[in-house]
Amino acid sequence: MGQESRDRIILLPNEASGVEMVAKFFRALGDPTRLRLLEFLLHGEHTVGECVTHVGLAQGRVSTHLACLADCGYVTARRDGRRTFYTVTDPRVADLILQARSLAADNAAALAACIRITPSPEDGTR
Amino acid sequence: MGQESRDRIILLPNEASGVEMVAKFFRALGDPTRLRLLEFLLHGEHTVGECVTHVGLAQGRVSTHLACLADCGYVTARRDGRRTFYTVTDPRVADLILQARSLAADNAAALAACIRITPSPEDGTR
DNA sequence: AGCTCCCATCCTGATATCCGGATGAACAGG
DNA sequence: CCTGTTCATCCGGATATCAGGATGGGAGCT
Repeated sequence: MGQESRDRIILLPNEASGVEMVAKFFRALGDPTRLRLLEFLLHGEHTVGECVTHVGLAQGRVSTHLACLADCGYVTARRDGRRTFYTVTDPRVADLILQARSLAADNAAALAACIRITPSPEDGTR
Repeated sequence: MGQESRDRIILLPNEASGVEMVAKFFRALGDPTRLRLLEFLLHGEHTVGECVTHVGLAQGRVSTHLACLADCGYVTARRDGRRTFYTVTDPRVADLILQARSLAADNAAALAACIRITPSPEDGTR
């Protein structure tokens, strides 16, 4: 842990597990449904059912997404009777998303065109 | 487009394509290899070969990762003779990663344990 | 020209991840 | 106790994404 940090920019933890963790963190935010759920829950506490209505996916799927967000510590679950209320735990997530959004906006065109890693099946371009 | 924004917190673009874009943005950072490449390139310009040595993966794979990062606007390619130098375009990415890292660190244990969406094949826990 | 080096791209698996639908547990009311 | 409601979890099936290896082009060197 240390100060081998002369003029090196240290972005990531040295341990491989740390890099994995940060990547996992980003991947958790890399799904449109989870992003929308996060935004929705940032407005206040909501039940699973309300979330289902909001995102329009199958109840089971939404439940799993919420559980994932909860497991990762982004949201907190509160049980009340047969309902479960979810809410955002750490408001810093909002800042992060806003920052990412602004960055993404600047690269909008490029981002939309980036299919390097996910080539379309119709790639007859050759 | 509107000011339906009373006290609503607006995190994401209204258009579905916008949400998709932000998610894509996060997914681009959701791979350990790309994160390490990004950090590496933040230290200065490097050739593909140097990147290959640094991350220790197949040359073709690294080239594709770099091309993806370039397509998305995070890094810039500069050709010189037979070598191609890559460097980070927008330093704001560094801030974003640092912020994410700090957030992830706080949820380290939870993050490591989150396997909701990716259950391990050895999930005998039931 | 012939050869070697450096890269970018394509192909073929192996996983990871997402989705809808079915199932079962917990809880509130009649 | 029986029933409807609200969730959480499990089960295939469809894609997305990653990795290594092979291939081919362009650039320098002899």
